[in-house]
Amino acid sequence: MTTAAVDKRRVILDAAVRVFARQGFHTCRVSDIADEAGVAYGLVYHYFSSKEEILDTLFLERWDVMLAAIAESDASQRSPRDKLYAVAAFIIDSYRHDPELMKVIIVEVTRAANTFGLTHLEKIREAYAGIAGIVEHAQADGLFRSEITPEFAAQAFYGSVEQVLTGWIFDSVPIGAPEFERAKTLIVETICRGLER
Amino acid sequence: MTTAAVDKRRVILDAAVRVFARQGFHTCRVSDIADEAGVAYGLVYHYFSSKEEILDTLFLERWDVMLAAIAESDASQRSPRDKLYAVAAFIIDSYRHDPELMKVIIVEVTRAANTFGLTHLEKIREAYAGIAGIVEHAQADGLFRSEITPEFAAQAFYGSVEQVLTGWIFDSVPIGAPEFERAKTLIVETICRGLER
DNA sequence: TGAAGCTGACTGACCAGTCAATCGATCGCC
DNA sequence: GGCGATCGATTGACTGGTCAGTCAGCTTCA
Repeated sequence: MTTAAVDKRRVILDAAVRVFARQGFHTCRVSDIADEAGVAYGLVYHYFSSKEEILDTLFLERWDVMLAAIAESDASQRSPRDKLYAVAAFIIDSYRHDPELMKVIIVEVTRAANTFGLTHLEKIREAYAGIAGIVEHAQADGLFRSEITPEFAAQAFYGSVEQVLTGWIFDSVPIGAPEFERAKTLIVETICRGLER
Repeated sequence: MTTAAVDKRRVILDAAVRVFARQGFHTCRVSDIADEAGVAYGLVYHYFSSKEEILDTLFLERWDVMLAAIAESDASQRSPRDKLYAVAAFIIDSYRHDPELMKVIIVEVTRAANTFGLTHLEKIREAYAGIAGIVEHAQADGLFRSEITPEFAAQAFYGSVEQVLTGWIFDSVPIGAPEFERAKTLIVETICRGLER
């Protein structure tokens, strides 16, 4: 685990992102990942105990950062609208920075949470809960109306963001910086107008 | 193909819904479907050319009805809000009527459109286009503001609905009639307030 | 010299799809 | 009204291919 030498574990993880994004988790072979990483088949099992553990690792690495971002946003002194903007921006920038990883997380994990263990489900719920928290605080401050439950608002918000990402993922239309910024604004604008008093 | 005799093709399709919902498309075996249907293994291949064709059939059967419902709603003389309410109501009632089928469609098809052929992608896009059409007409009539593109609004709307269904699918909390009605109202209320002038 | 990093051939299980054979309903014909 | 021909429906054992995960051994470096 030297710093100078290439960290093969990392190389395998990065290769797995590309392979999962290209072929899908179920359809790809472990040997595809090894080939993509330029590494012997067995080495994959030196670092990971199963194909699924690779996916788990990729998901958790990113998701935990997102949970922290949501919590940090809620803890800040910004307006609810700005807080939600920060969350949308984080997710959209994650896609912008590494679309393949986000594709894998959305398509293979977030939307297939039943086939895997319940660990992921719990993590995913934490994200909803975090967003719901933002809404709840806004309601307590009288800034959002209270007809709509926080849980519900969180689902609508997260669902909108994920659906927009899904559109980009599947439509294969190249997206530039202005579209990303525009998307952040539009989502927050639409949902917040619906939630604000 | 008598009326009195059981239509085995239908029996197989219905069994497949249960098996796909329970075990997932990738994880289940064709023999599981045959067993669930109380039918010999080979009969599945008498009616369907592959496991995937069964899933395709289930998806298209339902999705085409939905596309018709969206088109019909847009063609009506109702207000944009009522049109969108009708769409949300259709989807939510579909879930209410047959949650297992909707689970399969959402989890295995809608959200995994990359692994399968592009046929499904096209069908799914048709639904967005239909919803976008409703928004577009509303904008043309000056009822919705035009800052938000119809395509974008459609994604936000559909994404919200699907996310709410996903919550029900995975949370395994029993849902009653009032919750279904409430969900329809809340989604439409949230999104339309964001879109209306 | 020894331990961690690394290799890739091998195996055991699994399963989609095939197929040859049987069943049974319907029909034409005497 | 009985008899066999025909053909779709139905059966389930079998095959061929695939692949996750194993393991025995080699390499490298401290």
